[in-house]
Amino acid sequence: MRPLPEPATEQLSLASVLYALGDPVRLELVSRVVASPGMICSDADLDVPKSTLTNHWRILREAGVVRMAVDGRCRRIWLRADELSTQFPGLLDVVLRLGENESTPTAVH
Amino acid sequence: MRPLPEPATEQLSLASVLYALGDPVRLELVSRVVASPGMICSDADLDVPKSTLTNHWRILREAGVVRMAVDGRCRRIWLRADELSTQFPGLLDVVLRLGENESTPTAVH
DNA sequence: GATGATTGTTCGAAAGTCCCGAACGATCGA
DNA sequence: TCGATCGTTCGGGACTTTCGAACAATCATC
Repeated sequence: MRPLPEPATEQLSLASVLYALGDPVRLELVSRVVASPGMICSDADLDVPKSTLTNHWRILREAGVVRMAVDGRCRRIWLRADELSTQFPGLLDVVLRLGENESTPTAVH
Repeated sequence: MRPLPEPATEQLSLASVLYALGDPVRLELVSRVVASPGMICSDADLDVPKSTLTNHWRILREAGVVRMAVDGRCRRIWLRADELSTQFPGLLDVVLRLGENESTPTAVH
């Protein structure tokens, strides 16, 4: 499973991580990958065009929020939980906890 | 001191707040307004053009992060700390704590 | 009041970013 | 080999960001 490029732990910037999380679709994607570690992109199952989804995953990956690896046709995705809590202790926990309360307007099916 | 328009507490969205905080300049502005409640815009003293600064303050205000009020020629600014911790308990505390550790590349003087 | 200095907004142009459909490439199963 | 599936790339249109120049509002002083 070839991994896709991602920033090293020390390079993660708070502003980039907050920016990546500052979008309703991406917040929802993060919630789902927390619930389903190793999920594939299309498991997200949101009412968002494919190419837009690719872009959202890329932003999350380049900010260091998620890790992606090629697995056959698919991309498997994990939250970089350990690295994030090393660099930004408490941040993800708070955001995920608060994210649970928010509506998920883009959910579909 | 006429207040400038701002969203009501119940209307604050997590994504908008995170988006507003997801910029190095705005993170720095928030740090400074925490350190100096009631500061005026130009007290920020960053190496950023005036019109750009206006825009950053506007984004913070429209996301509900700060409150602004006209005071003579100036705009006084406060963090909406109580309202933010009502809607998003823990969020600001974490972000501000982490923000302290980050470099402040845009500081000047 | 006039004048000048100070504070911040508005405007417009240039550059950049985001969204999304269409076409494509890679992989898998039959 | 064929068709289906998964995701990327490309290109355009729309939107956003940045920033200088001009402007509006206020204040302090004469």
